Amino acid sequence: MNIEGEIVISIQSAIENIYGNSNLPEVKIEKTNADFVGDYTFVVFPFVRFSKKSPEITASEIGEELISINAKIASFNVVKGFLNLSLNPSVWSEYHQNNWLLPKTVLPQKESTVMVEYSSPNTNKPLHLGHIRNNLLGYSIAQILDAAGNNVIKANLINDRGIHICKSMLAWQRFGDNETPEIANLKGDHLVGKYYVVFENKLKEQTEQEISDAFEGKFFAINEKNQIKYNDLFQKLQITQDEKQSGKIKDDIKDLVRNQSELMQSCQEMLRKWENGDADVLELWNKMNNWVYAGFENTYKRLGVCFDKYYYESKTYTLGKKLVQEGLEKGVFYQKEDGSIWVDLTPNGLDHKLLLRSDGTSVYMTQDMGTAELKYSDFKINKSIYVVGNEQDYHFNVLFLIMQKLDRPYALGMYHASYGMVDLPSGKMKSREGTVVDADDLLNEMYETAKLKTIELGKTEGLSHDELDTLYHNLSLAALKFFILKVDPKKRMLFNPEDSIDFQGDTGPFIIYTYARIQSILKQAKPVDSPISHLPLHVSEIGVIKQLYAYPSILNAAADEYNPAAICQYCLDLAKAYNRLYNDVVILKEENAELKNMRLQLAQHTSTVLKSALELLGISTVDRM
RNA sequence: GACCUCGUAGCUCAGCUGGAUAGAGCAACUGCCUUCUAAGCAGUAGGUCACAGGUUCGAAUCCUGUCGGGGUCACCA
Repeated sequence: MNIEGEIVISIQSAIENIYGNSNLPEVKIEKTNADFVGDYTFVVFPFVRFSKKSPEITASEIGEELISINAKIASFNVVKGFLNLSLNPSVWSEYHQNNWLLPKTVLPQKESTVMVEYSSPNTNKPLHLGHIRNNLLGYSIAQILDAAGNNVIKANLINDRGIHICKSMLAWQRFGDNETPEIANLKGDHLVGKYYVVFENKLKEQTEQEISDAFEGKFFAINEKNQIKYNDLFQKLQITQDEKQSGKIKDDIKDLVRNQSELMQSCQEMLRKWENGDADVLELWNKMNNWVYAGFENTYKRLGVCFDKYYYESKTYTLGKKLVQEGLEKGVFYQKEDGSIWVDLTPNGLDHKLLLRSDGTSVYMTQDMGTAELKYSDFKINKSIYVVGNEQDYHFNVLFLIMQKLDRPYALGMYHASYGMVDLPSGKMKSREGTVVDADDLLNEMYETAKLKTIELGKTEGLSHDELDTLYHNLSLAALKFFILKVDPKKRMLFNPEDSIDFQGDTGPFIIYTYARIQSILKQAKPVDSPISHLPLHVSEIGVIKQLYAYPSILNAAADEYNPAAICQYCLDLAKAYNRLYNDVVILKEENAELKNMRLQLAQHTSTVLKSALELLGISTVDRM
């Protein structure tokens, strides 16, 4: 039983003892605000109807009773209806002395297997800042769930097929002149990305005239269907007054022109060949994808993320058809005259959703249904977490509902860890406008910044080349990771590449600096185990112990909410508390041996908890900086 | 148009299962290195929690509406 639970029970008994009511609303306590004296606060307003007295008197009466029934509660004060309780300081010193030697905080193991799917890149372009947020969140959520006692499987579902891959392939085939990553001296993912851009540029070049003609009414369709579609769109374009709507129609016309261009037609043809298993196309596809994978692995390694299981869409994209069939037989789906299969989700406040095309091929949803089933049959997972951007909120709502309709045993364990987009000062990142922040570039810049800042401070004497490299690496990643993870995943966030990321204040470097300071002390003296003593504690020592005490419950909450930001906030609170202590008391020069040892224990204790909290964020510490 | 989401200090963000005088960091200003790492500590200044109603003993937090930003409504993924 933790302290909070014990106090809550005491409060319940106190109220029963005094007022004789046993049917009480839930008793809740919270930490006392810094401006008031006390450790925990009980708000009595909801309970005055039992005492039938003023809030002040009620609070005082409960306070008196608490002191007599619970020895851990030393004193209390009442402000309006707030009963502030102060614990006997020995509660804190005992907690610390019982726990300082524990190597790591891990919550009790559960019988629960959780898959966390994250990253899930397309193989036609290198990773960018948006992927970085995804990777950091995914990895951290997996770490947190693991520390909270789950058996965790980290999975990556790679989108390795489709029209976008064919664009890169076609461009390389036509304009690539057999260029390889070695020849170009480029990471494989960047080389493939380069040809994706080449494709888009060529396509633009070749269709520019036709598009502007089409806006003027001149359009020559390659088939009747397109002509009808165009005529319809053009008519609408001429009628509409709304600028936004006309922009939309123009985009549709643009797509129509682009799609019937020679380049796009060839691309479609290539995709058909790929689906039919054409040997040459497959060979090219394999070659270019392998370049990309090598590039991705490199970036993953630098970011410090990894996976236990890879899924590939080329292997899963036809899955799910059986499930659609099953749903049709069960009557939860329906078939239209053209043969396409749909689900009606209007009873759930959603729409009708296509599950299988009229030609019998899969769509995104079909695939995801199949992959969900596959994940379950592979690992018998209890929970399946999808770390995917919030632009897909609707998709996952639908997917989860469908799996429920199919009575899948795992359906209720599916969860979309939805996160917000990363914005630049100029707005959203757009690859077409070249405003994308490349992941590798960003990591390089961060490394250089870390190096620069370190050299400015001039504390690197005696460090070897390798040690410096590790320092810059860990420091730059601490800065980047903390910056990204400290904001609530659900919210969109702003990243300003110009004024880069801070190394001072509420940052990753601040936290690993605190850790390094502690290491510096522990290098000079080691704490020893000792019988529980009741030395008087300094306020800032109590402050640190309270933070240490809070860790397991913070970890639990972070796991429940899939929220690394809660761990970030905790790391800050703990680091701040320790830095304050560092300024307030001496440690190595403390003359009282018992006190000195207790402070060394506290240094050790803080350092262990800080390190294990940072591990949950994927942040590595340094012993010197 | 429908649905979802966000709006807190000049900037970036906490706080949101209702509780006290709304908190950090950055930027600005003031102190603290002959003492364990000043990437630190202490302090000053900065707010109509978008706006308007409502529920409540009590609302940044819950409900409704308005305004503003973003997203989604494909036989794309």
